[in-house]
Amino acid sequence: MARKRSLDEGPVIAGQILDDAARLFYNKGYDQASIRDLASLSGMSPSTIYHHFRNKQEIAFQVIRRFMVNFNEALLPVVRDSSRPVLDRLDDTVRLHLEISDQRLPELLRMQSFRDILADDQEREIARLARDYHDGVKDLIRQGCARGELTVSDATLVTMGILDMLNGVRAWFDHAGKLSLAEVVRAYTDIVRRTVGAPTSGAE
Amino acid sequence: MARKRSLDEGPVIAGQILDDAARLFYNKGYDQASIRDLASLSGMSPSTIYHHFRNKQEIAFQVIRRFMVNFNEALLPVVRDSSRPVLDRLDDTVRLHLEISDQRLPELLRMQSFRDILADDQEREIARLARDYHDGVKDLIRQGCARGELTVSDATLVTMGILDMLNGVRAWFDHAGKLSLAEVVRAYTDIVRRTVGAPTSGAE
DNA sequence: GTCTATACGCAGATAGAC
DNA sequence: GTCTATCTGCGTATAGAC
Repeated sequence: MARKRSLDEGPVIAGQILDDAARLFYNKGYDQASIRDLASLSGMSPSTIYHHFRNKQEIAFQVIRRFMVNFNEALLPVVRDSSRPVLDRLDDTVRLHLEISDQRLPELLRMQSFRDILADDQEREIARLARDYHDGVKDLIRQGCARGELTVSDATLVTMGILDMLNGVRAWFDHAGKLSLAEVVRAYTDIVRRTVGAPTSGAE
Repeated sequence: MARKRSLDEGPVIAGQILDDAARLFYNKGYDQASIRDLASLSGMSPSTIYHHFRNKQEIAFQVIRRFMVNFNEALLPVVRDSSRPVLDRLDDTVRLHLEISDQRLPELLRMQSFRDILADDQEREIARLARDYHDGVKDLIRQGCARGELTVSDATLVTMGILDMLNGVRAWFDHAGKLSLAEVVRAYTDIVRRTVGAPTSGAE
């Protein structure tokens, strides 16, 4: 079940520390998670952590950036594949967005408050990665309108609405609950289709 | 422009401290905001803060709870007013939700991470207040379906989608940007109508 | 209800040996 | 690449006078 590691994720040890840090930040929150916590979780001393990372802020930044890069690597090829029908790509976007968010929940939950944590230049880099995805979805919706597959009044606001809706799921979805993720995906696929004026699949 | 104070908000001094705390937590984040910061912002000594509140956690709890109570006081009468058409109430809910979230942004932004901050019983009380609102909106949508005004396949999931969409706005809306809040309200009113299978107002 | 003074602990980060 | 030991500062919270 181990996630495949991209080539640009840096040294193996640093990557392992990032895995541990993601879970630790998820469980305790960034500020409440100390370097000592992370060190004992990773089975090394605090100073070894500092051998691999400049400071605590840098760890948070790399956790977040690594996720964003991987997310875009998975989503952008789908979003931008202009050879496919817009509606198919939109459905796949909904599904992949929800599935990846679910698989990598720890890294994601801390992104909500990264403005408190990161330095300005780090925040800009994260914002740029997020914008690449946002712009991709917005362009997809505009293509759909141009091709007559979709109708929206304001592509920018509809995009924000859809993405906020998808990002919201991870905060309340519970694997131990009554609904499976697949059921949420099915329902949200139809809800998203409605927001862009496309036909829905199921009976109403 | 001072907000009218409800009767159950407690002593005046404590309420002023909560106002300052809300802004401070908004600007620096809960953990990065020290009692010393809050004391100097409120023009008093740290020990005076502790005269009014048991501890820092209690301050965060009261900031959040005060907002939630006020929010529900404003929204629930609208949501539950069964004498009005469902669609009118839904439109008003979208508008009020966005307007109040905008007016009281500092108190809200910290709610995203209150799970890291609050004690279990405090968290339960906040969750109960949130559920009152969620259930109100869900019941509204169900009424709409029963009356034939709306059609949804799963009222629970549509409700979550709508509320996450509305809650997402505060994180990206910028008063200095090109869009006014009124324009966002107009667009989101139509988007929400679409998600519940209701007719939209504008041209498509 | 407000203050001054302070206890106490733990945080991030570093020095320097191996 | 990893360790032990440690520096230094600031955090929450309290004691006790006025």
